[in-house]
Order: sequence, then structure tokens, then C-alpha cells
Amino acid sequence: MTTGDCCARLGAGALSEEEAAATARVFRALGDPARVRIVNLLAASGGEVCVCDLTAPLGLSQPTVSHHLKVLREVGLLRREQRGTWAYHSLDREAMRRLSTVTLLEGATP
Amino acid sequence: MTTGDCCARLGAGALSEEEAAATARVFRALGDPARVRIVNLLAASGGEVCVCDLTAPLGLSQPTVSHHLKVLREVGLLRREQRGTWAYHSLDREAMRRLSTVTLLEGATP
DNA sequence: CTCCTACATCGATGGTCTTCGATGTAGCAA
DNA sequence: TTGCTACATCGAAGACCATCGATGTAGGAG
Repeated sequence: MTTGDCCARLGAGALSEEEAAATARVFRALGDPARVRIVNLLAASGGEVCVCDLTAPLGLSQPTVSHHLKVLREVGLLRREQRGTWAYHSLDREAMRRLSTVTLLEGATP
Repeated sequence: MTTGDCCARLGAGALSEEEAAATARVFRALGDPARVRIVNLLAASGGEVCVCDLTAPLGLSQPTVSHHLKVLREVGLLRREQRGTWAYHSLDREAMRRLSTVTLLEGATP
């Protein structure tokens, strides 16, 4: 489920059951401190980061980091590109932008 | 923990452990379909809603609805006002607006 | 080929969450 | 007082999740 399925603004009309579930999935993906930090580290790095660059700053094992990256990727917030032995992860900045509009209510001026 | 503790934009500098945890708590509060629908229903209603107005559209029991309302209230997204026997819940629209800025990265133009 | 590195996946464990019925609390009415 | 309504809280059942070590996979070096 990607952010493309959840971009109905919460303040714009009634959501269907499926839209609500899709939206909740994206928010739940960000509902873990490790994944918040991953997005933050990716945003700070500006570009691509591989798994081995994240284990130390997060203080988590390699399987756990891989798990969190998969969760964020499955909701469309991260992209993954494999080059040789390394897997480079980067933010989908457009998905992040769309997500920011979900909690914008009618008449709000960010 | 309220949204006041988590409003560091994910794209603006490194988050501390505590900032990441506070941010994750707010996102996790929206990481359930029932709570997404509650926010959506509150936004659509425009004003105040009591618990008994939510059980039918959500298809959940009264204790469960009360639980979800408490979760949203504890992260600062909802306000609660008791008048007589009824408890009226409403969105904290400023908290929603602040939340929308969290996922805005540098240079993004919503 | 062998060996090493980077990463994904599996399986298990311990913790957390959602949901409910049952119960408690408080306000209002008769 | 009694009774009713709206809501919160409690306790338990079951589902779900984060984390790890162990293992599998695949590419590069030699």
C-alpha cells in the first residue's frame, strides 16, 4: 500500500473504509521511533544510504534495520536501488509532500 | 505527549532520541483505521461530537471508541469538553496544521 | 572454484495493541 | 431515594509488532 492510496485529506469529505485503512498504514509506518529516525537521517543525508550506514546511528541490528526499511518502502515513503552488493535507500520526497497534505484541514494555511 | 513535542520537521536537522519518540507517538496515534476515521468524522462535522455519535458509524463498542478518543487526546490532536452528561470532542486544528509540517522536507512546496 | 561482504528472510521471544463485556462514576429526572 | 443515560475504566483474550540470532542469497575479489 503506497501513499498514493491514502492521499485523501482528512478534512475533505468522508473516507471509505479502505481509504482509512490505507491512510492508517502510512501513519503506522511512521509510528516507530527507529523509522522516524531513518526518515530523518535520510533527509539529512540528502541522498542515498545503505543499510550498513544505519545500524550504528540507530543502535539496532542489521536484520532489524532491514525490517524497518522494508516497512517504510512498502508504504511508498522509501525507494530502494540495488547496485552491486549494496542496496541504496532514499526518500520519496513527493510521497512525503503528499503525506503532509493529509492532515491539512479545510481553510488551513500552513 | 502532545504535538508540541514533536514538531521538529523531519527534514530539518538531526532529531534527538526523545524527539523521534515523541514524533512516533503522534504518528502511531493516527496509525489505526478507527482513529483515522474519527479524525475524518470530526473534521467533517466541523464542530463537536460526543461518543454516542461515533459508535454507529465506526461499528465499534462504546468502550473501544472511548479508548481511541483517549489516544488521540493524549497526543494533543483532540480536545474534550464535558457539559453535563455529555462529553464533546473536537479537533485541535492547530495541532493538525503543525503535524502537516513534520513531513515537509527542505525546499518542498506543498 | 573459495572466501568475504552486504543484505534479506526465517523463527522465536517478549512486549504492546485492539477489542470486548463487565463494572464504576457522574449527572439528570421523577 | 430510585432509575436512566453517557461515559470512563478495568481485566482478559487474541492479534499484532519489534527485536534478535541464525540462516539463506547474491555479488565481488582472489
